[in-house]
Amino acid sequence: MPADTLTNPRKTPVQARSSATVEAILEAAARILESEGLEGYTTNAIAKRAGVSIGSLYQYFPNKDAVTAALVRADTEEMAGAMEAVMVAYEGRPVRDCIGALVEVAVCHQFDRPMLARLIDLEEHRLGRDFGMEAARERMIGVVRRLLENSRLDLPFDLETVTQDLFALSHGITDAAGMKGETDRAHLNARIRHAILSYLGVPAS
Amino acid sequence: MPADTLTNPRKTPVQARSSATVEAILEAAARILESEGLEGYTTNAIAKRAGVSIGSLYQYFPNKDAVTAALVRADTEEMAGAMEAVMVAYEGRPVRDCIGALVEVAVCHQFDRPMLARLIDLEEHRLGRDFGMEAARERMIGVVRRLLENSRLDLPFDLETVTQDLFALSHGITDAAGMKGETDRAHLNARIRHAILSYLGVPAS
DNA sequence: CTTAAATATGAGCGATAGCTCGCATTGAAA
DNA sequence: TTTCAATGCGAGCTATCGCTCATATTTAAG
Repeated sequence: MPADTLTNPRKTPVQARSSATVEAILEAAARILESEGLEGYTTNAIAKRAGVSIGSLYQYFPNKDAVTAALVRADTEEMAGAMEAVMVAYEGRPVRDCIGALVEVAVCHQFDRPMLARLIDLEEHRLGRDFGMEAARERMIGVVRRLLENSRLDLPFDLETVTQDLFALSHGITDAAGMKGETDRAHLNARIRHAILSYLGVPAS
Repeated sequence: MPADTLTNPRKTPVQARSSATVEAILEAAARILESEGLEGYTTNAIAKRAGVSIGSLYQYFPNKDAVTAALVRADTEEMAGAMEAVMVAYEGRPVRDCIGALVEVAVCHQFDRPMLARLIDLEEHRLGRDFGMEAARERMIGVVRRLLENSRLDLPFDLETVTQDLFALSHGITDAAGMKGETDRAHLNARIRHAILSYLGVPAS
């Protein structure tokens, strides 16, 4: 039995329609997690919502966890990409602004689909991080770490810890707000920006 | 059929041994969530680990969710009680110290059993909050709200929002630290205290 | 057109989950 | 001691889940 059952798909799509199938499966998986939670998250349900037969699902994913792992990877990579794009767009601008933009991206990613974000996070830990996940996560965290490194700020704790805490606290606040059903995204942005900037000791503008 | 299947136990314990049974069931449920996660969290497994038959379990809980709900209630009540005790012990002392003590209690509660805390939180949302849960939660949040009210601090947002954010950010940081396997509780305390105090704008001592 | 690989299908198998129910045991009131 | 409610028991029912496999359809190469 191969070691990583989560990365070796049974078959790799070569034609266009099969790539579409895989796409549809991941999209359906996300939508079910968001709307039904873990209860309704079954392979049969995923296949049905994707408009695909259960057999097709198992041609591209060796098991249910592999679907989830692929979903986690895709989600993290999307996030990492968005954050890297922000840093390119904000090249040379003050830390305050960069952080504001990053927070907006992060909130946007998590706030509209709180249940999905929460369950993805849960599953990520349950599965353990495979190479793809780890790499995407490192890309994402690396963005903030580099920002802090170049900022010449006097950090209250070591760089690695601070980076992790900033992710964790904004994740926590967004999660609570999302699950509580808040709708004012701008207000949420402001609060997280405040939490982060004050943690970092960046003086108010 | 009664409306709240989560609060009406099939039978209420009247003898001593049945109370012990209920206790054992809740304790076993917590231990399984902590060590096995949702995968191993089955009513049969709970009964087995509690040293009780499956039939006994269903004499006191109408269904699986009722067990989980009772566990959530007990957990929140324990937390609320601990925080109230802290505030009694710290009567009249400066806000800094009160917050430090509250953080210690909160971290202590969540840090050693990160998986349990995380899953309890998840289930709490899935079940919706029944009366018992809501009351316990209000007790817990009320402690911090009153502390902030009496502190005469100039809060960056309205009282309710700030209270919620403080819980959320410390929850997020503790969760991340716990799941990552950190062991230095004092360091974690320091970081959360820092995050909270700077969010509140309390000057460094 | 022929042909073989790629892709799609879904009935259904084995395993296991939540939960029931008939019966055994225990405890306390009389 | 008798008696009955309270408590405890666990084999097993039903439903559903993850997943397989035999078969059908589509696509692209020659």
